[in-house]
Amino acid sequence: MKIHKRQVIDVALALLDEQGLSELQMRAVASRLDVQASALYWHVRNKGELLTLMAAHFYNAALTSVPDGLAWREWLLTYGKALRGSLLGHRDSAQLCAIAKPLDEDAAAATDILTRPLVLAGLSRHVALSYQSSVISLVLGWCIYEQSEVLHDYLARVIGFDESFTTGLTAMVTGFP
Amino acid sequence: MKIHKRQVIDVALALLDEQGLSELQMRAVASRLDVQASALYWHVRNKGELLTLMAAHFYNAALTSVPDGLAWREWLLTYGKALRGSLLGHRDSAQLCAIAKPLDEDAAAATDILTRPLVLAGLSRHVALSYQSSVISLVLGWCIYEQSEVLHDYLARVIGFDESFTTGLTAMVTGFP
DNA sequence: ACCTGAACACCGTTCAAGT
DNA sequence: ACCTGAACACCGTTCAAGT
Repeated sequence: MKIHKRQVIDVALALLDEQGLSELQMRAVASRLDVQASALYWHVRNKGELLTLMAAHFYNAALTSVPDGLAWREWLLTYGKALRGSLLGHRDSAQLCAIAKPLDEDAAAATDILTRPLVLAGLSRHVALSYQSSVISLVLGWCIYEQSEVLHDYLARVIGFDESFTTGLTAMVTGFP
Repeated sequence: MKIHKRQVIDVALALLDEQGLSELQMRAVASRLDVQASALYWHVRNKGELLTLMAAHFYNAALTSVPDGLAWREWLLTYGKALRGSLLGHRDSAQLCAIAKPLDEDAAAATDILTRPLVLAGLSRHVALSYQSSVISLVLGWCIYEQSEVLHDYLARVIGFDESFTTGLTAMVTGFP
């Protein structure tokens, strides 16, 4: 039975949600596709590339969900919340993003797409990339803790995740010069 | 030859710096101590605990380096920079923190130590923990990207790491209500 | 108490061979 | 072009046995 690259990614994402990152094995992905593990290597260079593609999925989902035409502070707020939402939509996604190497496709092109809305809203490329980096970093770091099995329950009790995240993100974005 | 838990951690940290996280294997750590890999399991429950202890080392180094008596905004700024400095002092340290589970010692006690300086500076425990979480998240996320082999060179060219990080951290801390 | 030596289970990856 | 089947190297971990 023929399988496609897209299916490999989708099955891997489903497996991640159900079993977590530690149980995301090539054999497990293959088994869900009724295929041998070695078959995956026709579609994907190695496990690292699969993780990269999965991470790209999280980033893309956030980016495309933000509407056009926002002022840059609004855009950064909306994007930050969207990225957190995208990550929290899957299990262990932030850890995955932390260990996945970014796509080796031209980094310049990637950051170009990422900063375009901000540049259109009037920021210079340099400032846009700088602000964007801070927002993404905050979200990634935050979700790593929020998704941590050990910390989650305790932190959820003493701080409200939603409320505290919004406070931090808002502080940063309104604090930008 | 007898070895001690501290040596295991120190050797692991040295190995991390030289070879990176992917080459941090129990056998490699043991070999440096002229000991069999199985001997490590007398001192450490498993590799996960070793990673946890290494991560705790990074967090502790930052915390103890911040002087007493600062106003809370100053404290957060100093701590944020210190934590980034501590992480950048070792290779792949942010990735390590992202995958290491926190110490299973009482989470309440741990956050207590972390927020004490802020509480002494006049913040409520709730607000202190909330702000602290945002700062730590920003630093962790930031260092993950800064230490990424693939991204580092490109990002270093288009943004200044030091300058952009300071911008983001300062914006957040001054933006806190 | 602390370490050795050998073993086990598991996992990513390769590759010749099939269709 | 795309998959199978078998194999290999490697790694975390266990455990009886030593001292």
